[in-house]
Amino acid sequence: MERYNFKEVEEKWQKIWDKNQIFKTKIEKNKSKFYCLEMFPYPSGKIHMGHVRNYTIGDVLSRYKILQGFNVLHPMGWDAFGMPAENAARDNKLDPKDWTNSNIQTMKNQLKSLGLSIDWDRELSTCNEDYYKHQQTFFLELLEKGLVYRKENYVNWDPIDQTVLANEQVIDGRGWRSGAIVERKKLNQWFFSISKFSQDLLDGLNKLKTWPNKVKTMQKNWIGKSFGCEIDFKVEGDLPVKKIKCFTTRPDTLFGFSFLALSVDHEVSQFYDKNEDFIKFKNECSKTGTTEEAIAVGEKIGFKTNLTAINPLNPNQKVPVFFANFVLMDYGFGAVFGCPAHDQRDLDFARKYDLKVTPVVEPLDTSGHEYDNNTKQFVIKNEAYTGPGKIFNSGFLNGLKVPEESIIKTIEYLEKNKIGKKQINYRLKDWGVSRQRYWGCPIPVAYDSEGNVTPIPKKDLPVKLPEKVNLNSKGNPLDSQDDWKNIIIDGKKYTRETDTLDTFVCSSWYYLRFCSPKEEKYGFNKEDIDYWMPVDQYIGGVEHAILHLLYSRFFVRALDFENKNFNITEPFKSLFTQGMVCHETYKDQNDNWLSPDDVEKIDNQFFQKGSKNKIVKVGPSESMSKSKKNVIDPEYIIKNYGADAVRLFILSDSPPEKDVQWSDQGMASSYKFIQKLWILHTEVKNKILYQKESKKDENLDSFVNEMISKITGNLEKFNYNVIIANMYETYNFFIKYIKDNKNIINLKENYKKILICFSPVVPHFASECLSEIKEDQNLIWPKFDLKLLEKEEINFVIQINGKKRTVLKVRKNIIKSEVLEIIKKDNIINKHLDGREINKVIFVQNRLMNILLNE
RNA sequence: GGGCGAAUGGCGGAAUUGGUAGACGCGUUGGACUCAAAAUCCAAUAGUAGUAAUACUGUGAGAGUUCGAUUCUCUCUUUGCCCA
Repeated sequence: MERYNFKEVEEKWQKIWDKNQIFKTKIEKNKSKFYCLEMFPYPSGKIHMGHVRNYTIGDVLSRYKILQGFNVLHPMGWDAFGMPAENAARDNKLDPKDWTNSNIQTMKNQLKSLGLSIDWDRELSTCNEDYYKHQQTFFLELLEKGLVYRKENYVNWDPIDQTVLANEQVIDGRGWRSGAIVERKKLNQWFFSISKFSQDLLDGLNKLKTWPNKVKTMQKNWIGKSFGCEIDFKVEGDLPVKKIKCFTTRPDTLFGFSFLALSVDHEVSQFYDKNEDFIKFKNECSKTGTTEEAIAVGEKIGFKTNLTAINPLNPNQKVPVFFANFVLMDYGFGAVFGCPAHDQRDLDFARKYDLKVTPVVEPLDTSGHEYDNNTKQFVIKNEAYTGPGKIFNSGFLNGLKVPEESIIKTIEYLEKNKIGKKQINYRLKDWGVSRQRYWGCPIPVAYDSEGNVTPIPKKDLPVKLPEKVNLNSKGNPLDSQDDWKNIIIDGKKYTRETDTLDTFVCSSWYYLRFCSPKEEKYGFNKEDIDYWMPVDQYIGGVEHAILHLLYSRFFVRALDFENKNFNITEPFKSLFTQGMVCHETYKDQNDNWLSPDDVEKIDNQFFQKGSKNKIVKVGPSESMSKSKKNVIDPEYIIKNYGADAVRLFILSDSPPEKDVQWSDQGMASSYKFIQKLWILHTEVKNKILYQKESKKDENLDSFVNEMISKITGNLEKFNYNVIIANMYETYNFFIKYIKDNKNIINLKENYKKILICFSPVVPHFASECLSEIKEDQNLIWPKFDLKLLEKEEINFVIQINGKKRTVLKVRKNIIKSEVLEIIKKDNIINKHLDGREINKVIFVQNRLMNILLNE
């Protein structure tokens, strides 16, 4: 028998799909649309298994929706700007553009070899001028709307590389490349006013019924709405400062007030800008990173001012005012009041500077807490108490329940006495989009000699990136491009902005561009957007749960702001986050990582290839990464096993939302399964084409009907691993069936249905088989008959005292008395009844009967 | 430290509304084919006892609700992710 030649078949069908433009999409108003989008890849060089998984999941869904008669949009593009290109180009003396484009070419071919149902006519690349020129237009529009602004802000500064680092490039407080201790430095940067939409972005989450709750919770926490109040503290001292405004979520702990802490950038700092000790202190603060974590973990240090603050609830209480490194200007008003008894950070600070610690919240449950031996009062030792309880030590607040009652009552009091007022605060900060990099979208503004901002006129867009720049210069290469930087607008000299946009900006609207990829006048046109948007199913990694998705949700709102572009508010109707692809990790005796290619398994022991004395240390399975060398190259796998087999395997072993373990054996068995399917196919085909038909078999109808219902249900629920199990079940049924049954009328029609059900997973194989039985035209997803799902004969369980004792084969809808008749003659049941009295009988129709005996 | 999730054979994992736990695959064992091996095919495979029929135990641990709990509730353990 002829073996299945996956190489020939897969190439053949990929060519046919390409040539006939099967997946090319147009607006068809009479059809329902389905926009299926996977997160587009960064063109890093080659595709990895994570891509294979992501795009296979999306492809299965797209192909299923096509067969269901939807007009499916399934595009692909490239998130092509970003640092790796700049670094790779610098290291290899290449142009980032060439490097990127050559990677795109490679990866596109690799994706094509997977047989994806992509409309490649809509391909886009964010580093192309015809993409980023629209982005520049958006930037200017947002600038006009007041949603873009410039301000000074702290960045992570690498003093050796003279460059700004992203948070993830700071590892243990040091630059990832240079190893230099990272500093906080102030730079003028561009910001998108995402915080203006905080409440709307929060409210919008409620509409996203088919997003994972996990992601919604993460976004909610990220936006971080908190309810508190602002309080004016009167201050005394030799400075012209009379009051300081603070934000707090715990006004109820005001009686535990022990100090006031200010950010070093607080306006009070102006009175200290000539004080050498303060300058030293400020420098010290700049050595802590900018992340919340760095601030939380780092040592808390302070600088005492000459001011004292007065407790608004207790004018007799006066406490010192400090500058402190853990207070940021971004939060509240850059000033917080310290209550060390009930905030760990404040407690650390108070212990260090020997400040008073007065507990004002008493836990309800006394166990596990410390009490003063003499006064029997609750005391704080080394741990702040942040739990619930009741207020004490607090005058008129005493006895209030924490937190429900105490916060509200305190705010009421403060408002009544005009000391403070209720305020809602969001953790979400404005989105800093400036990057001091070459390989990104240029920000379309310029500065005059006084530093005033002028937008580049829209007719002069795009602002193109200069070519052939020197990437070895320190800092941003664009800074040293004088011929590019200096321009003349309307006869006046200007200097261009040399920062480029964060690549998250590029990925915040690419899903809109896919709707109108060729539109020249604007980033998209209304007719296309109205038809295609929102994305019906978005699929990607959970690592983008916060930033990318939040930025995209913001971008739609920002573009819609004032000039109502959209009929939608949310870009992604449904979201699916797939798990990662993992593999065991290997190390040699010197703790160097080893690739799976360099390891072989002999008698359950791992050795370095070709040497039986070099034992390999096997580590835990972790997500595939180049640094740990535990990667499997998809190209190699596709070449050896074929695209269908890879698609089958990558879906088979785990539910798509969970991590999947790469397994060579699993991969091989998927390959074998396709070979077995082919053998089955040959036999079925011969029966269909060459044998005389005789009778119809209802058992076959019934099996196939049930299988269609199972597969359809599992597709709808993203239970793709169960679909693979369903395919194996189908195979097991058919291989037996074909041996036992010679001539059946309804074989062809049932087999065709099954092949269509298989086709989203193994499209090349299914297409080939369908064409062999001459059934490859006008395919539609098979329907199943609910009535046929109900079987005439059912399994009926008999339990005694809740334990299964026997299973009866009986006709459907049998009634209680009939079952009781039958089991009278049942040996096993009689043995267990043993003449004992029946107390009660529970009868569940078509399922079971539970007989309860008297003890 | 806080929030959210998870825990089922040797392994990955199935299991409408609470109603036959372990589908399907991998691995393992035995057998067929072969001079032999690979490949392929057939059979067995949660544990314990038994030749077997069958019985008892069993979904991280402990309790609870129920005729009946992998599924619902509470407590605990371990673990993952996110935030700090």
